[in-house]
Amino acid sequence: MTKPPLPDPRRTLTLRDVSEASGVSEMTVSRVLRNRGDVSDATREKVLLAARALGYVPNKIAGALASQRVNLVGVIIPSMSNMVFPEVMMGISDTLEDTGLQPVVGITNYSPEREESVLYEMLSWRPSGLIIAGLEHSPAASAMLESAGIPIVEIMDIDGEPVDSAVGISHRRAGRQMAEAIIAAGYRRIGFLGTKMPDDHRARKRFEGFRDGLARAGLDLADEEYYAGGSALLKGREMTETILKRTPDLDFLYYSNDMIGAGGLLYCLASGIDVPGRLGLAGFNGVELLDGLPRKLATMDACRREIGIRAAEIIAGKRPSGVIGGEVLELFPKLQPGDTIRKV
Amino acid sequence: MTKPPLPDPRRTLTLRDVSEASGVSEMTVSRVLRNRGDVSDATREKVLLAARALGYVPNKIAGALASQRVNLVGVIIPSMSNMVFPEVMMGISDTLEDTGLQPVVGITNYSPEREESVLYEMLSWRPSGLIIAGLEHSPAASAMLESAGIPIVEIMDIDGEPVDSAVGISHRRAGRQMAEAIIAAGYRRIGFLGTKMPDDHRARKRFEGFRDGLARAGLDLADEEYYAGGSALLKGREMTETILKRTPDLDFLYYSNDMIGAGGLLYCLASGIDVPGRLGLAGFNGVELLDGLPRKLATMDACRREIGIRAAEIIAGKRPSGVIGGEVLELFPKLQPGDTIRKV
DNA sequence: CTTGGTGTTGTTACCGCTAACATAGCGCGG
DNA sequence: CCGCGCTATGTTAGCGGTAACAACACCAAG
Repeated sequence: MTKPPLPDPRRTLTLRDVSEASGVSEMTVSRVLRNRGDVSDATREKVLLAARALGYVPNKIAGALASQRVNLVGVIIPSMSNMVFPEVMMGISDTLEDTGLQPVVGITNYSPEREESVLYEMLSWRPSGLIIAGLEHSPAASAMLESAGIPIVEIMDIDGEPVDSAVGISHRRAGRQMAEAIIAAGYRRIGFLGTKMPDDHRARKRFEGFRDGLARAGLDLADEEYYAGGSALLKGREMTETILKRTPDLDFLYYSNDMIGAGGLLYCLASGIDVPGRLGLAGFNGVELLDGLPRKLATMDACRREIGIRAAEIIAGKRPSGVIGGEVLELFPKLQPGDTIRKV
Repeated sequence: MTKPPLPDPRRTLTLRDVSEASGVSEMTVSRVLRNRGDVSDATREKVLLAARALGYVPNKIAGALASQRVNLVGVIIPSMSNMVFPEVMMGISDTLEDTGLQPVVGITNYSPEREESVLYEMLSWRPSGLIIAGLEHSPAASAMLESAGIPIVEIMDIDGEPVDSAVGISHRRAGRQMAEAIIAAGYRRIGFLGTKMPDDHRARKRFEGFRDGLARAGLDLADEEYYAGGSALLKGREMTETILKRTPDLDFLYYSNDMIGAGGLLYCLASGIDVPGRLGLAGFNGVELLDGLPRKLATMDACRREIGIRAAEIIAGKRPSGVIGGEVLELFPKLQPGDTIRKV
């Protein structure tokens, strides 16, 4: 019998401990700690004092179970390794800051299987909302999303059919717009440099839009080069060298992201290639990180931060319109010509 | 009376639903879904079928409350905006992957108050372990950490007294080592460029170690320049220009991080300054991101990924030694001289 | 025909908290 | 002095699972 009277000092505290220490019922302690319901100032004071003295930390697990309310928002994104998703995250957490909601992140590494399992794991915590990158999901994942019974916001992309709400840009259009700008500037022998990632649907759509834009002007890609993994800046250098060696008469290089584009730009500058006269360059994303480059790379801002903000607003029920769900919010990236496309 | 017989079809499912659908008790369903205890193959099959057909997702909140076990690991870091913490995160999540443990991230923005509230929030979910950046915490935060009753790993830094375990490098020593290398290479008029962040204790310790290293050789900093916010690459350019204008005879610039160092390097190259002959440069972190620069910046690898891996191993109880807690694991960054320090 | 495993399934009592309702105390008008 | 309407506090009954133990077949050995 080591149990009965003296409570184990290292056992984690419960409401009952605070209740006993302050001489009121557990319910009253609960009310004080949540600022809910009427409690007299004297009691409140007493309870807070006791709670602080004991170092009591509420158990949200029990609270959530009892109240059927969880202040968690699931965020499922493919990666953290380039700056794009961290920036979305910052938009989300800044917006959620004053709502009492807390983001919980899951990373899929662009794998549909991992997406499925991360999603399952998340839903089992019964979050009060979910933000997930992309519109493409496995059938099982789609089924879970549909029957989750909570607000879902699919972000980054709007070229497709969302389960519930969506916030993003049209990557197809973005690719097409860039193609148009390049053609308008007089470039004709155009090369593409990108990643080998079959599951990066946004990059794929951008690429499709880009080719489509070229096709409308009767053009096609003159050459292509792909990579996977490694330091993007370095890969950009190497790929640029490779593609230019192979097809020396290229007069424009379109990169699937700014980081490899920056590598390419540095290579061209070091090799004394006339940019944008002899060769034009463009990337995608508008990463602020690169503002310090000797020359500003042409790019398109993907509205990352704003996507995060809007998505979080939808989850938090902060959208001005009284819309409940099924809202599709399209953002419009603007072309930033920088110094690497000829002025027309 | 809209309640009694027909169950609301949109209500979220519980064990009971699966139990009724498969004709066994809730307990047996629970056993099947967790692969625990003996269940006959026939029953298992039946239950899994029913669960899948219904699209049942277990409620971990209830499960955690009942079993007093939570498969969550809290991770508290100051920021996501440069690449250092994302890289630590990747080490953590890769290591946790096959342990059934799931990381939950909280961001403090280098604010002790936010750290305190994020920590409180995390602990209220009763995670089974906690990884937190730095050894410096507010008294309240320290108290929470000490009485949390779970394994705690403080990461990045080991210059101080950990609450429980710690994994990191000595930033003081790192700063000193860099100073020694610079002096050994014959530089004497040394400038420092860094951030204005009183709460970035690692940067501060590096700086102190650096000055200490200089002092031992009878030297002191010839000039200093600080910034806050903005694109690091760009700031690096600007600060470098400023400090060189103000103190033209500087022969070495030590940057508190690689990103501003890279900006400085690009500035020097563009201005035709002889690097490393007339002016030497060094940063800190060893960010792979920058491998594509025209010249390799001298730096010190902060072992970010490995810190994440080791910390996660401690939490997961995977450390080879049978140590239970209170382990301090020091990692040793190595100097990468690159191309921006004169060879001796 | 017991007895005693062995393997499978069910029962009961919580886990720590909160919603909803019950109750107690008190000032005040009639 | 009663009863009304307050406000401040307590009581009860779960939330949806799981630990621990009980119960039940079933069969081999004694």
